[in-house]
Amino acid sequence: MPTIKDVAKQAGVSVATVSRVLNKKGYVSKEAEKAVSAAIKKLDYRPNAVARSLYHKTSGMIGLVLPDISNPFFPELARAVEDVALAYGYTVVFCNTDEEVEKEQKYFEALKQKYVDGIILSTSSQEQEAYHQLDLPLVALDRILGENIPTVVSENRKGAELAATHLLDNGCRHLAHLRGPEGVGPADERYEGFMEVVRREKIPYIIKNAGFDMEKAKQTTLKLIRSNPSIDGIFAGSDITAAGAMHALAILGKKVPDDVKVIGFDGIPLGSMLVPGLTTIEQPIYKMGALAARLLIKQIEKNPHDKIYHELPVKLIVRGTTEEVKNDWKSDGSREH
Amino acid sequence: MPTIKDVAKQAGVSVATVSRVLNKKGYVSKEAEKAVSAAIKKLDYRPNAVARSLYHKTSGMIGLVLPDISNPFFPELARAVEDVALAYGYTVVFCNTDEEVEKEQKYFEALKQKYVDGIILSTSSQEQEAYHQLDLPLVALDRILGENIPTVVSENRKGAELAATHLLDNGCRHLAHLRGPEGVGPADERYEGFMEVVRREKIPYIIKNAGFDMEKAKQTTLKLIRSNPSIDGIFAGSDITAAGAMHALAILGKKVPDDVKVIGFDGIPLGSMLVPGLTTIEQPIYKMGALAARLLIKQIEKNPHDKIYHELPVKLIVRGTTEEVKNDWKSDGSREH
DNA sequence: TTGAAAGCGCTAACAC
DNA sequence: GTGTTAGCGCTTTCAA
Repeated sequence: MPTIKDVAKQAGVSVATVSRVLNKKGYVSKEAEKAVSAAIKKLDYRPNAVARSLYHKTSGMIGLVLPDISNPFFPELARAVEDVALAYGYTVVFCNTDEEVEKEQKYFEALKQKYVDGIILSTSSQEQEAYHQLDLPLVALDRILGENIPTVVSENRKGAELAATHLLDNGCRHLAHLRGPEGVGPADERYEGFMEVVRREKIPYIIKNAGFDMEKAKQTTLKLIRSNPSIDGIFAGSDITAAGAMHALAILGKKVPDDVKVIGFDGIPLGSMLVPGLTTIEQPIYKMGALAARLLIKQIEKNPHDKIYHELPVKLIVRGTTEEVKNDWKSDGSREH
Repeated sequence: MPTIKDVAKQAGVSVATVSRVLNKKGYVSKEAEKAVSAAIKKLDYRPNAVARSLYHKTSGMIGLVLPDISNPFFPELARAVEDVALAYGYTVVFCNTDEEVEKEQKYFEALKQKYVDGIILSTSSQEQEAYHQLDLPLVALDRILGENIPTVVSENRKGAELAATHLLDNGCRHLAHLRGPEGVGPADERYEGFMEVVRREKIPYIIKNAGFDMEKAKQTTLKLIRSNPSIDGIFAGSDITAAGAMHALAILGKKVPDDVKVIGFDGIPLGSMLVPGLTTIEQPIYKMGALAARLLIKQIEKNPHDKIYHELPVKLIVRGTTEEVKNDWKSDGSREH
């Protein structure tokens, strides 16, 4: 690979001049510029990003730290981050932590040593303190890490209220909530939203912990329905656990939505693939990722942004698990409310 | 952040000595070593990865180039790559190309300029030539890029034969194949495997192009079954398109598996979430990713590896879409054959 | 056993 | 307008 020196020699100028035309900075005569451009083209020269990094202490890379890309909520988020990053000329380093402090810490080290320009965090295994100490531009995505860290989340609580209300509106009189892991922000908020509604409406309810895991949700639902056969509406904390519940209901011979209605949360593609289609609270996943990336890049490039807390709207998507869908008038069989 | 100079000063030695203890290379007296270690600890010093890169022309990063992480086949693959990379001290740069040559090219540039040590490629939008020119350690994953590029794929052809045979074994007499995009290696091979069986067995069949897209598969299946109501077995080119087919069948009032049996390909988690569970040909996705990463790292570290073509075994997973599953004797309702 | 110094490729004062 | 040169932080000859 040719270096800036080669280009300078080829063009008959100094490296400084080459650098100037490369960065469009400082005075360069038309002729010099032409000579340099020609040399660059002739040698097929590209500036060495590492050398630039060393000088500028920036790398054009951002870290994306999330629990596990295999969890279907994250691919779309990751994709959004990457799209925006690419558009702004950044590159994404991809870090799965499984919510393990150790891995997270290891990655933070590695990322800092590589001069990443900032980090998007969808995990929260550590104390707020640890993130502040990073001393890097940060954005919290789908998690709340602390007061002064820019944050992108969706309306988890309101979504849960919508979900519970939707079940009631459709005639359910005995609800269950398969809640996500305790201590994980969105799961807790969904739980609270659900509680708000059942308490206000004085509806009998049961809460079961199902994590965000399909198999666990299935087993939990089997037990739940066997011991509480009168349950006629299930609000699952995620679309994955909703799928688990549906499996359990199928095994028990319960018809969905006739005997039991099911609603999920997230709006991942899975929901539309299930038969019947899964009614769910849709988060604007792509938008969340894209916004997080934009906020991070603004921070990196020192364009101050006004708001630091961004809560994006959720939307009830009605499909077959809560309502008989008679005809196929919209291609994916879903409706927005 | 402290630099090696700070450490040297603190320890009362030269930077060369610090470097020696850092890299455990060359002679260092016990005392010097002790002083340096103490200084490192005291200053909480970590070597600057960028400066090292500049000197060594390596970065400890590998590029992972794939079409779209939103496609559910890729998250697990990506996860595997990342796990192995992390274990060997590498970091993964994450690149979605949508199979667009332009994006691919842009990423190649960026990756080279950053001194990435190698690339794992799950796309193939360009001529073989382009990949050779990269002049970087390369591994092709789920694609075949050329003779002398180490490759990890699964038994696509054999899997397709298994799938078609399974349908016939279960009494199907009129098959359809929803094939994946033409020109995409695995899709073509699955098509060929299917053809092999239907020709050999002289079974009536129909081929329809459904891409790897659920909605398209659904529409295609609607038309397909309406004009060919005698079809009683569908081999979808992927689990996603199988889900689309199941939707279409539900709309048409066809019972699965009684009226029509369905089998997919890939073995992504979706299959076990559908009701009934989706019979499929399972690829060892995680293993494929992990092997690809190991092969790449071996190449990078100049440990020659013997075989360059690796075809991993597929496995028929029987679930509810081809066989009435009466009881729930295995927790996910699946069986391996 | 250790240190001085050159150099990895690039940028930006500073001088001319 | 342009070139010389001193770094950015690290590694590694080469001398001592």
